[in-house]
Amino acid sequence: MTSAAPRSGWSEHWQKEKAPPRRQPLSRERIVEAALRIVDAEGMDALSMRRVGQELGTGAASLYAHVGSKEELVELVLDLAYTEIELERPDPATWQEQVKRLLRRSRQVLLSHRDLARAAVVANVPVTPHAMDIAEAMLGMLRAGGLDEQTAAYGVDLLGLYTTATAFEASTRGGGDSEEFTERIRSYFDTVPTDRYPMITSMAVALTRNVGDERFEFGLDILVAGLARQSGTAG
Amino acid sequence: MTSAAPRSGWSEHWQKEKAPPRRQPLSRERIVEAALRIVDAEGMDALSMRRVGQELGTGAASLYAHVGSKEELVELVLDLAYTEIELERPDPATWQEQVKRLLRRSRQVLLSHRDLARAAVVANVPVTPHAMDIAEAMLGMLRAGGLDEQTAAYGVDLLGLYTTATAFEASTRGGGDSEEFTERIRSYFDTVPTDRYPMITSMAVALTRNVGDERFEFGLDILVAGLARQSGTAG
DNA sequence: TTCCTGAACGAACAGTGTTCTCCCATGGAA
DNA sequence: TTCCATGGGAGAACACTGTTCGTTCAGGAA
Repeated sequence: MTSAAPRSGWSEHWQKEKAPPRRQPLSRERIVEAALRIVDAEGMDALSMRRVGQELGTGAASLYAHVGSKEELVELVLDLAYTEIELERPDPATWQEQVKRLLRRSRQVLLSHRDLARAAVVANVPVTPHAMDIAEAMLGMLRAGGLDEQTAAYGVDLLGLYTTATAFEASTRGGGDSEEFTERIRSYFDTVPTDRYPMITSMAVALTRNVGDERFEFGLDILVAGLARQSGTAG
Repeated sequence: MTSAAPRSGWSEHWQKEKAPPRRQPLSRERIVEAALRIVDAEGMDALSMRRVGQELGTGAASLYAHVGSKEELVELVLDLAYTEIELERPDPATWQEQVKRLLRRSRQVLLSHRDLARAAVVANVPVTPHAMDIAEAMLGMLRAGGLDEQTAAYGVDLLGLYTTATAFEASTRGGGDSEEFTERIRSYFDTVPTDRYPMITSMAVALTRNVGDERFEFGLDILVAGLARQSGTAG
């Protein structure tokens, strides 16, 4: 069992068959990247510890040296995605548009990673670094807009909740702007008794309308305007 | 193997040991009630098909004769809970307070069943009868308030999303008004670098303040007022 | 060169939802 | 009364899940 012996041709062959394709050593970063790759390609349901291990040419147990639990891994994946959100420094003159831009971008990033928004719904309190960066920026903007501490605190929570929840909602509706989901709901509403549900049946078209991000913008306007009114900044 | 033989004392005893405590036959209703009982006592994580079977003195497989899948069962459980929400007929004069009452009550019912709100977050489109009753009532109130079809449609979605998402959020924070969660977050924020997160660290108190339903009311006011403004009904 | 720490990892555990398949009691027909 | 078909009840099994245990083994320190 010397160190020279395993370097022979025979040993190289043997070693190649015994533990073959592990080029780089395992690391927290590589694990999180692999996990995000799986979410992108196959969705959150496919994200299992075994699947991540497989992606890295190893087993599930090996991951636990770098990651405490699956819950932690999912949080780290979400934080990695948040990296893609670029932040601007708060500007009192345009804070409302800044806030909207930030939330639109957050939604966009979440939706670009399949149903990753599901993770964001669970992780409602920002504890990972980039999630906290976003909260920090948002708080700055709200304070720049003249909101007092408590209103800004409630506001950042409210806006984050709205964004993640609508992104989750959208991601369950078949990914993109698929009309397949809309059509299924609409045809279901057609089978519903008109006398018991006169509103729903008569408004079926308005209820199932789902044109891109119009719905998101609708709520965004109400929320930002409502927050602005709290500080007397509203026009 | 006649029908008389098994009625002897011996057979009765034997039968009692072989298939003992199944008094009533299994039914959809009994299954859903048992499931809600489990959620109340042990939470959504404890709700498994085997656990429901056990609650009824049988196995998991027997449930599938009455319920298509676990997903459907969860939806039925949620619908059963919605039964507890009493609905008023829309009144144009007080529609804003009506809407708020309805949403407060919805939140209250969700929170009274542990973390049942988790199910409500997933089931964002009302398809079960009582969920549709609620949506119907809400639409009536919004229309009574003078909102046009599209605004009312977006509004009912927005308000439902807000209520279920905040209820879910609250249910993850340790059930009741437990200060244990608040304290954990607050002490975590104390360990965070002040230079990178000046806002978060300086506003830690405001951010972690969680006094009962104050937070919920804050968002509720903004949303209802924002919707009212869309119809020119705002005061 | 020896020792030792810690990563890697196969196997196993206790679960999960769901399906297959058989058993058998019940109800209607003969 | 006898027969048979229908369908609910359930045990076993399948393919998974997250996590832990005990072992192995490679690389750096002494």
